[in-house]
Formats: sequence, structure tokens, C-alpha cells
Amino acid sequence: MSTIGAILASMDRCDAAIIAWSRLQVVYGHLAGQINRALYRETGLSDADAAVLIALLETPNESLHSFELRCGLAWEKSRLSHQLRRMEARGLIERTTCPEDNRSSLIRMTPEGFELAERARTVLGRAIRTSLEGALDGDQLAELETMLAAVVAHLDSHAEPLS
Amino acid sequence: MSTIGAILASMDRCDAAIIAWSRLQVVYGHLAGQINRALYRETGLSDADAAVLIALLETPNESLHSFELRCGLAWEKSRLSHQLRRMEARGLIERTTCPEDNRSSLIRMTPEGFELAERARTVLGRAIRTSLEGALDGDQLAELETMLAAVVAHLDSHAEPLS
DNA sequence: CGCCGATTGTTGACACGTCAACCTCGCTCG
DNA sequence: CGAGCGAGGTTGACGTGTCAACAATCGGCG
Repeated sequence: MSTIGAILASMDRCDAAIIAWSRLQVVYGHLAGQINRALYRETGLSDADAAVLIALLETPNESLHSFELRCGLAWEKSRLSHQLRRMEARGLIERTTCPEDNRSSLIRMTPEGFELAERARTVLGRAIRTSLEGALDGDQLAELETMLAAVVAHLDSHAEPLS
Repeated sequence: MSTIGAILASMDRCDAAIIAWSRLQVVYGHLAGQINRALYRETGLSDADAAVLIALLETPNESLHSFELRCGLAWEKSRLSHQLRRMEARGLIERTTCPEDNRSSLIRMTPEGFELAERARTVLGRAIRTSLEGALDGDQLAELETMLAAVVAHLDSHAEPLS
């Protein structure tokens, strides 16, 4: 959302990188805003809520160790802890201590959590599709996708350890 | 930062839009993290702090009506209000009521704010350049830039009014 | 067995952004 | 003139994310 780059772009040092970053901030902020607003409007969930619920939805038995969740989402441990505490308080998930390792805990959706997870998956799919297709035409989308795939591969090869 | 798309991308409905969004989230989160961490490490400023200070740095007399600042940054009014309150408390800026319109106020940097603004501009320029150039090669960068320019133009033409 | 380091999670303090409610001021129109 | 509308700004509550400090547990090694 913030637009540092937009301002830097007007500087004398008009670098391609700075202009690109400025525009990326604007575009990303706009798309993320649209998508998250649609999600909140239609499910009452934040993007973080949906990330957790959909991760659980994707597992075979619909439960995960908090540790797996953390790795899958690439979140900091305290972030996940806060998020799970809030979601437990709202009745979306429940935590049970893991028998094999008492440090860890098993995360499972409640029935309401499950229903919201499915709604979130649908809503997000639609919102992402309409937002992106509203902003880019088919060729641009394909171009963006291949470029991003290369960047992701590059980042993965230089992966930094999680804190 | 959040990775909803990464999870959605593994769904049966493997849309180009969803995959692209997933990757965009990963890439954007990574780059933003690098840049903002560098900024904080070397100046103690957040990206929002830097956005305000650099906006002030770019004006001819280094002061702005809060209203101009809000439009330039495309921020919500309460966001700017909170941000300015925090920055005033830290001695980065000062606010004086505007003589022509008592509702508005003039924002000006303190000397410390000015110095940090210049540091922030330097650090951000370098961090953006190294982060982007580390992730994309020159051709990709140019390609990204032209694509984003088209998207930004498209968004501007469908501009929604600020709340 | 017992200790120590590594891993896992929790907590509290803080910064940030959004929403809704509110205040204040300027302006228009009856 | 004055009532009310609208724009600009503030505030408080809340959800969110990060950092640092802490607690609990596991695992290996003497």
C-alpha cells in the first residue's frame, strides 16, 4: 500500500529498479486490497484466517501440527501463535496437545471453521481471478506468470533459513 | 507475506490467475521484507515513516498540508493522522495549524527528521536497487516495468474515489 | 542417569492499519 | 442570518505482525 517508490521515482536518480518497485507497490496494493476486501465482505475472514483454514482444508485428515502449519505458511512462530489463539477464541479451530511431542500441538478445524474454509476457498478463487483478469489481459498474465516463476525459483535456490 | 495463493495453487482449479497471484505474493513479500528490513536497520524508520519524510523532502519548501500529503500517498485519513501523531511524538515532524483553513494543518520536518529523510532516501534507493537486481536480470526488469506501467495506467483510468 | 543445547510455543510490549464515531470548520441555500 | 451538509481531521477499539524474553520439552552425549 505504501508508496515510497512512487516518490522515489520522481527523484533525480531515476533508476529502472526504483520505478519498477514503485509500480509494483501500487499494483500489488491495489490487487491485495480488492481481494482481501472481497474475502472479508463475504466471509468475515482476514487473509491470515483464510490462509490457516485453507491450509487445513488441503491436508488429508484436515489437521496439522502447528509446526507443519508454520513451515507451510512460512510464518514466524509468534505470528502463528497469536493467529491460532485468536482463531481458537473465535471458535474456528481447536488445539490439542500432540501425544508424541508435548511441545507441539495438533490443529483441527471446528465445524464452523470447516464451513468458512470452504466458503473462503471459493470466494478467494473468484476474487483472485476477477481482480487479476480485470487488471491484466491474458498475454500479460502469462508473461507475468513465467517471470514470477523464474524469480521464485531464484529465491528458493538462495533460500534463507526461517527465524 | 501471506501465502493463501500458494495453497490455492495446489487446488484442482489450477487457474493461471491463482498461480500468478500466489507467486506474486511470495515475490512481493520477499522483496518488501528485504527492503524494509534494510531501511529499519540503517535508519530506524518504518516504510510509512520514510514515505512521509520523503514526500516532505520532495516539496519545494519542505512542508505540506496534511491534505496534500494524504492525496500524494493515497492513504486513508485516519492512517495519516495516526502516523503523524506517532512521528510528532518521536520528534520527526511538527504540525502547525493552517492560517487559511483552520481545519487543515501544515506538516514540516524537524532537523532530525530532515536528516533521517535524506538517509532514508539513500538507503531505500540502494536497497530497492540491490533487491530487485538480485531477483531479476535486466531484461526481466524492463519487461516487468513495461507491464506494470500498463497496469498502473489501466488502474488509473478506472480510479475509485478515496474514502 | 543427568545435563545441556536445540527446538517448539507462548507471552507482552509495541507499531501499524482500518473502521466507525465524532468534532470542527467552511460553505451553500432557503 | 442560520441550519444543515460536506470535507478535513482526530480518536478509540480492534485485529494484525514483529521482536525479544521466556518456558517447556526433546534428544544426545558424557
